[in-house]
Amino acid sequence: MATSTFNQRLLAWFDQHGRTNLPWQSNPTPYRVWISEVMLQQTQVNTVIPYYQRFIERFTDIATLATASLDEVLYYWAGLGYYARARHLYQAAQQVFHQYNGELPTDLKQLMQLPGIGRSTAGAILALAHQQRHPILDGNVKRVLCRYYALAGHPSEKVVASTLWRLAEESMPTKRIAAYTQAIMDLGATICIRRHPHCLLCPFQSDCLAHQQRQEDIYPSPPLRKPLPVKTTTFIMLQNEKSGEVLLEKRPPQGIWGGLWSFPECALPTDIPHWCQQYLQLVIYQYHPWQLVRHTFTHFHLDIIPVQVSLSAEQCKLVVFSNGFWYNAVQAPVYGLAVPVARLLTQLTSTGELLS
DNA sequence: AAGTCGGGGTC
DNA sequence: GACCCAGACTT
Repeated sequence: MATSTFNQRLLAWFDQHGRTNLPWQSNPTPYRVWISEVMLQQTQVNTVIPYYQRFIERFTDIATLATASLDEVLYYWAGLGYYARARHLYQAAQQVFHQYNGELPTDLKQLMQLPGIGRSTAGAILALAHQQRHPILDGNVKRVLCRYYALAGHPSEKVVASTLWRLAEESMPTKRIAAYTQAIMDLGATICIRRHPHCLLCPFQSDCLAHQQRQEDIYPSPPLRKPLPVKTTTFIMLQNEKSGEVLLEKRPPQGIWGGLWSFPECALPTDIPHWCQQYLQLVIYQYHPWQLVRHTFTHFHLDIIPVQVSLSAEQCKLVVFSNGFWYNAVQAPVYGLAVPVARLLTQLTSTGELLS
């Protein structure tokens, strides 16, 4: 079917059934669209909404974000995952603040130079905030196009990806770009959903190739997946038995939970006495392993053995630990904590859980 | 082209 | 449990 009919039919559907209450849809400034697009990378709308509202309230504009601390930005991001997004966002804000006078570029290539902004996110910012005619290619658009054209192969394959970008370009209307951009995402999010799509409500039900074949569920093709490897670690939960404070250390910027605060780690619980001797110059006689916690990432399982070590106030005074601080549950600082760390801290500092 | 980077929703 | 989600970046 002609692309003009494709996008007109989609826009007509959008006017009747599109979403209009998402927080970033009101007052869609480039900054607000940018924050929402980055938060929405690999993250579902309902998860993002409360984070977006807190973030925008605290960091109202680029200048506010650029002049805050990375620790505070990570604090507002903690729990959302993919923390490189927050670091990139922060770097980009500073770059825009200093190089572009606090205004996001309105040129696609300049936008894509900024850390954390790829082609799709750049296109979304320009289309949604500036009515510029650029395609996006997120998971929703990929799904809609793969089904509409019965496009086989996984979107990560180079041929499939380039075909999808071409189709995304050809599908765009010449007017109402912002509405169209939102419309194709809304269709993917509410009708053309991953499993059991609502084809009877779809504006394309008469010409979608996948639907004609009754094979909506096989598009897009899933990638080949290997079983996830299992890694293990031991969280050393050093606690001041008098004040309840717990020693945390900052994680390196690269790697898992980059820039967040976590417990010191060692390989096995039995390593703890030696670890305490080596790094804290403390002699430890006993420690208390908790039940194993499995935390699953995209590419591996992490089996965590949390081990509680109670220290006297006198011992704590002797501890010299660079890149660390004593976490106090009552006066918790504005630093980002990895989710399992936050959970364990809650257990550790709530009454009645001193030994378990 | 493959691997790295989270946490939660959903079935 | 397994799979996926408004992807980008590194190797």
